[in-house]
Amino acid sequence: MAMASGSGCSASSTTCSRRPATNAYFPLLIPESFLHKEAQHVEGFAPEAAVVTHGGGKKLDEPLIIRPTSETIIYTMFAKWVQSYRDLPILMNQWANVVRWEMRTRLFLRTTEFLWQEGHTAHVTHDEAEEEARRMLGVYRDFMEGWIAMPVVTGQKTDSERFAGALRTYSCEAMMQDNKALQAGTSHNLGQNFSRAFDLKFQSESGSTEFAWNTSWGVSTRMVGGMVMTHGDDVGLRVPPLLAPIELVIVPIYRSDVERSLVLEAAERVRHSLCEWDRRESSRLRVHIDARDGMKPGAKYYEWELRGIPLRLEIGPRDLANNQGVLVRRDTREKRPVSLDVLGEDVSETLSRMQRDMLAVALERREANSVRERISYDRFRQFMDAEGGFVYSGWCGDPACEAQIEDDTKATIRCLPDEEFRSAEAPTTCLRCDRAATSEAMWAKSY
RNA sequence: CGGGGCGUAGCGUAGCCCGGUAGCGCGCCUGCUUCGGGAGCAGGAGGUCGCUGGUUCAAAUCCAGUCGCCCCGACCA
Repeated sequence: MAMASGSGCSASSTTCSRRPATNAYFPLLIPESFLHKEAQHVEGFAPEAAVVTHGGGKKLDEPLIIRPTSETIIYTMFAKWVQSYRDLPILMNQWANVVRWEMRTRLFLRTTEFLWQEGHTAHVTHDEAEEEARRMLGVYRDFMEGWIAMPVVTGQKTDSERFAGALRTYSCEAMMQDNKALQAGTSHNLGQNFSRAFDLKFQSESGSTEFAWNTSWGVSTRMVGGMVMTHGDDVGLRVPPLLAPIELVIVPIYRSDVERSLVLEAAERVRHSLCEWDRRESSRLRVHIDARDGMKPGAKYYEWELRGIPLRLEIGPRDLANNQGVLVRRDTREKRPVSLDVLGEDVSETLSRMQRDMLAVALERREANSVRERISYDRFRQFMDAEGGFVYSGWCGDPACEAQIEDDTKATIRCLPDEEFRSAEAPTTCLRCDRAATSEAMWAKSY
């Protein structure tokens, strides 16, 4: 999860010439008054704030909030650091634990404390901030699709789902195997809301005093839950190769002590040659030999499958006689004999193929459970009540209509999808009220 | 905060109605045989039955209180 440092170029980014974000760390405890400076922000986060009221055995003059997010403390500092347009843009990233006292928790998806990455930037113009917010959404998308093999729909949030204090919120929405949507990452154009609240001003090239334009963006350990619920099957986890701590596990098979030493010796040779194999720049294949004694090979197979390790190589006496092993893919459970001589290339290619296949399978499943044709409201209600999925339809833009649909079905507008996800023919009327559609919306039940 | 449910060995549980020797599976230890899809046999270790009080000759079991956890709803990355 190292994509936020800004060192890479997003496939969907518009520029690559920007400075990467600086990694930083800001305090956990935030004076309560900071939170109150931006009206929308405090309204959104006050109900879920964990508050420190006592310290050193005494009641504090001013309570401290355990950060639910760090806009307020970071922009307080930005305001001190920025005087001139020459100080901008300023781009910072931090990994931090945050606390949000939600009424209900859900393992990985909504925990009281969670680890995340949050980025905060300040810019000279609205357009530059907008570009940054969009660019980071693309970086997140690239990571989710390229690494987690979890396809996402990107788009803009409606007012009702917008981040507290933001001008616009964009999100990545993934479909889990129960057809519910998971908001896997967000990026916000904060406009000048926070810069006005925190007096984050600069002198422009022409000499005038201006408020800066901010963005913030984040992804969390929720992505771990996304990976589990995107790829897991009845056998256990399926971890995409790029994320797997072990890419290939060698399971030796033997009876006698003599066989054992022969097989383990061969396994070690294979491991050594695979670790020499340059698969990615400055990265080696991650190989483990499961030499545990007193555990039968079958038991080891089940265990590594449960843990989702992408590839297993079985090596036994019969294989050694032929200078081969049996390679098994976790995703398809396909088994085939492989020559031990040319293993590096084979394993490397197989892992790459698995990474692509896992994304393709997930994408296919998402599309198979998406409705893009015109749908009546009655049929929509049935659909959300039964199998569920993503429904693309017109929306009149009226929040009341959006709220009514949620009341009726529990489904919400996950986003107003970006162009590439929209229907070939733009919907003309609203899903519920038949008024003219002002935009296309993607509806789903969500976590 | 409402509505359900559950606390018994490291983990999962039976027993509770109908009070009387705490049992099973997994895991763990020792030995032998095994080992190409979750090993078999033999022996063994491990329990203040969440906690407090009450009823009783006797409480895991009945009663009261209390603490903790899980699920469903309202809130949300």
